[in-house]
Amino acid sequence: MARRQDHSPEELRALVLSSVLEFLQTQSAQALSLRQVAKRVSYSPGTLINLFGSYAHLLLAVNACTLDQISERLEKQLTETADLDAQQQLLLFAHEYLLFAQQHTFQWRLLFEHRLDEEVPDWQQNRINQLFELIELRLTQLAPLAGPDELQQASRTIWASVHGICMLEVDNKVFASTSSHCQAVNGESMIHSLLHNYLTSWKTPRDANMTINQ
Amino acid sequence: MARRQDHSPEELRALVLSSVLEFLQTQSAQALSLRQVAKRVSYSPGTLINLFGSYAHLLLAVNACTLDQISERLEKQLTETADLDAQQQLLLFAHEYLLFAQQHTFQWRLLFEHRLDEEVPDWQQNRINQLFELIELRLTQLAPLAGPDELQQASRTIWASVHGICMLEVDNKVFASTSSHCQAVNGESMIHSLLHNYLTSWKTPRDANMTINQ
DNA sequence: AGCCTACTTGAACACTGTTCAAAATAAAAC
DNA sequence: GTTTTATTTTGAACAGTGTTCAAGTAGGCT
Repeated sequence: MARRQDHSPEELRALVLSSVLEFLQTQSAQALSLRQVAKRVSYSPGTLINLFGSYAHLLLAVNACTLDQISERLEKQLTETADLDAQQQLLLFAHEYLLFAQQHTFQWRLLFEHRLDEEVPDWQQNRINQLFELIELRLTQLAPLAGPDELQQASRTIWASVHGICMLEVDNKVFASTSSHCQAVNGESMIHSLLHNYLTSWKTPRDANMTINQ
Repeated sequence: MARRQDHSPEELRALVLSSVLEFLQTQSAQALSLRQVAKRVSYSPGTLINLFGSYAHLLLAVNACTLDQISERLEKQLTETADLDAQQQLLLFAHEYLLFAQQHTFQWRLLFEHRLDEEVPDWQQNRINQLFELIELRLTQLAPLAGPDELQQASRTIWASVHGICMLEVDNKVFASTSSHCQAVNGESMIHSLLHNYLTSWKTPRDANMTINQ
């Protein structure tokens, strides 16, 4: 058979990705399969395989899409709140990240649970580094005297913590008692608690004991 | 066929679990399968299914085992450092958790990636709550005037953050640049940074602005 | 028109978890 | 000691998975 005329390769690629994203709005990726995706877009499994390389790479393309969405939302969030001070910006930044995880839970989970045996692609590292730089920029405003090592340490620590809080919020598994018993402790309040307390201590004694805060 | 005489049900159960744990020391759970487990212990897949219910429940039993191991190590850690002050105890507590994640990466990952459609079993919630109480106990020593809501908020925030840091450390995927480029920022230093800065702010102004630190 | 290239497809393969009837043996009854 | 019973193990079968590949179809080119 020759190329079908209903979709060009680029169109098919976009069609597949949007179809998978739509599926992930209501169901977990574990419930999906290559054959199901093929059915949803009315193509054969083989066609999808030599378009993406493998089913694993198809899911990787979905993750690339997700990372783009997150990146876009976070950057947009920062430009919209450019008039606020750095700490409030970081708070809203983390809040936006939590919001995405809550609104696209299965899609967000796939981003972290699906891993290839190979190394991480470069474009993914670049996206991540880009986000870290956004954080470090605000941290510089908060503590102008901080060195590059301190900034990197703080940005990584903060974002790993925020990420952990989002996991706990999205995930009613391991810490299920938290979200069920006490409604007072939710993701939003934890992010607030984390950033307030961490930054309060981190930014203040900048010259007194720099070695401790590194 | 009647019951084989080489293993009683309990012995077979233990044999299966230890065999899976041994496998997870070197390979991911994604590379494992029911049929492979059956081969490793020289039983048929059907036998394992009517012993555990399903392959998913077999993995759940592995996770129960993992949670027990973590719980045991953390509690032992606390009793061995009972003479230290609360903050240093929390630091070593988190460090011990990171150590387990590093030493049993695939086993640790399985605990959080494998989820049944059903709700979380009670015994798992109880184990988790037990660990949270250990944290809250130390936080009480750090800030005797803190209320129960503040303690719960702080313990959840701290542990979610520590967990996130461990994920980032174990996981060379999303934040791969961190562990590759700068060796200075590792899991241990992040845990130190997190606990030092968070607790410094959290414990000090207990009566001045309690509403903020909730 | 004929050729060629590129793409699509369904069949086939090796695997997966799960079910279940049949076989096999330990335990119980005589 | 023999027979019956009951239980447990098993392998075959089933529906599903990702992947490969020869066969076949259609469009563009000469």
